[in-house]
Amino acid sequence: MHQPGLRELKKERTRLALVDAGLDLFLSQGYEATTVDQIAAAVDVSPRTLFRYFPTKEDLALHYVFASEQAILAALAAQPADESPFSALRSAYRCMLQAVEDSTPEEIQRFMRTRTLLDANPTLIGRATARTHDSERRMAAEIARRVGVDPEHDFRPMLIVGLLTTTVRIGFECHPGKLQNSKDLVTTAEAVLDFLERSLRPGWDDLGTPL
Amino acid sequence: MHQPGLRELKKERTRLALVDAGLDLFLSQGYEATTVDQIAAAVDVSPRTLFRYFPTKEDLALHYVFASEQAILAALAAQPADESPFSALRSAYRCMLQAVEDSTPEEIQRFMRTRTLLDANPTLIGRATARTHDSERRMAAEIARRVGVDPEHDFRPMLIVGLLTTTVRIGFECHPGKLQNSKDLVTTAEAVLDFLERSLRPGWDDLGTPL
DNA sequence: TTGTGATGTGTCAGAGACTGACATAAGTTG
DNA sequence: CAACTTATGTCAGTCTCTGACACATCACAA
Repeated sequence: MHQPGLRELKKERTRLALVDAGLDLFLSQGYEATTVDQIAAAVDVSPRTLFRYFPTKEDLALHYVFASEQAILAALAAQPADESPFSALRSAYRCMLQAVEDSTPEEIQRFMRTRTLLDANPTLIGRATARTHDSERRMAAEIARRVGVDPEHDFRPMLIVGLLTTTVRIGFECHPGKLQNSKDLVTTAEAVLDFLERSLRPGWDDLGTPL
Repeated sequence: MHQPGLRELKKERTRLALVDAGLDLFLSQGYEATTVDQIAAAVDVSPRTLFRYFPTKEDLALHYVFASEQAILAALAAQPADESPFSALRSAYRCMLQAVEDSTPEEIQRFMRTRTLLDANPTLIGRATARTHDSERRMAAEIARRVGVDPEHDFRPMLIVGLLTTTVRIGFECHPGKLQNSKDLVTTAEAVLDFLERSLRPGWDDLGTPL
C-alpha cells in the first residue's frame, strides 16, 4: 500500500479547508459573488495553488457531488452479478446514501451544505448534471459489461442509467417541505424512485433480446 | 402587429451571420480554440456587439438548440387537452422535428451542423442539457396545468418531462452509424422513444390519483 | 424634408476565471 | 546530510464578459 505521509495529510487538509471556505462564502455571499481570490485568501493560499487543487471554481463547489458519483460507481461494481440493471443501480444509490449517513457529522454537514447551495443556485444544478454525463457513461459501460452488450451500438444501458439518474436528480430537487437533515433527502428520493419503479413494466430492463 | 422594419431585418441578418460564422469556426478549429473576437471579426462586428446579440459564447453555439426547445414548448401548448401527458409531449417533439424538416435547406443545415458540433464536443452537450433545465420546468408547468396538479408539490409532471427529454437526448447522442441527414436523427430518436414507451405500464402517466 | 427621440454600435477600461513558466520552499529517500 | 521529488508562490498574460460613454443609424412626426 501507500503510507499517508505528512505531505498527503497536509494536502488533504488544504483541500478540505478550501471546500469549507468555499461553501461558507458561497452560502453567505452567493456563488457568483464570491471570487476564487477570496476563497484562497480565506485559507491563506495563493489563487494559483487553489487551481492546482481544483481545475475550476465549479469543481470546488461541486466536490461532494462528484465524490458521491464516484461512490455510486464503486458501489455499482460491487453489486452481485445476477441483479438486473435497474435494481443494481438502485442498490448502488442506496449504498451511496447509506455511506453518507454513516460518515462523520462534518462530512454529512458538507454534503447537506452542498445541497443547500444547489437549491439556491439552479444554474449550478445544471452545471452539476452536465459534469455527471461522464459518470453516466461509465455506469452505462458497467451495465453493458454485466449483461454483455456493446455500449457503443446499444442505447439501452445508457437509457437505463439516464432514466435512473434523472429520477434521482428530480427527487433531490423537489422537497415538499423544507429539508434540513439528510433523512428527508433520502425519503423523497426513495418516493420518486418508487414511482418510477411502479411505472415500469416488470422485466423492462432485461436486455436478453439483442435490441 | 409589428412591421419588420429595416432595423430588425439588419439585426436578424447579423444574428444569423454570427451563428454561421461561429459554427464555421467551431467546426474547423474546435469550440474552445475559437475566440469570440474571431467570430466578431468574421462578421465585421465589434466583440462588444456580439455580446449584445448573445449573452455568452455558449448561447451563440447552442442557438438552434434553444430555438428547438422554444418550438417544443409552443407545440406542447397547442396539443389537444385530452391527450395524456406523455403522448402530448411526444407529439410536441414530433412537431418540432417536422418543423425542422419543413424549413429551408439553410436552416436544416444549421440544425445539423449544431448537432455535429455537439457530437464533437461532449462538454457542450452537458452545457446544453444544463440550460434545458429551464425549458423542462416550463414544460412541467404546462403538464401540471393540463392535469390540474400543483407543480411545486407534485414531482410527477417534472418526472414525466425529465424522462422524455432524457430519452430524446440519448437518442440524439447515439447514432449506430454516421448520420448526415436529418432523417437518421429522427429515426433513432423515434426508436429510443419507442423503447421507452414499451417499457412503461399503460396509464403510468395518468395523474388522476393525487399522489 | 427635417428635426427629434429611440435604438444599435464602437471604443475603452476593467473584473474575474484560468494557464504557462520559472524560482523557491518543503517533504522524501538513501 | 545530500540529492531528488513535489508542492507552492509570483508574475505575466489570455479569454470571456460587463459597464459607461460617445457616436452613428433608424423611426417617426411635424
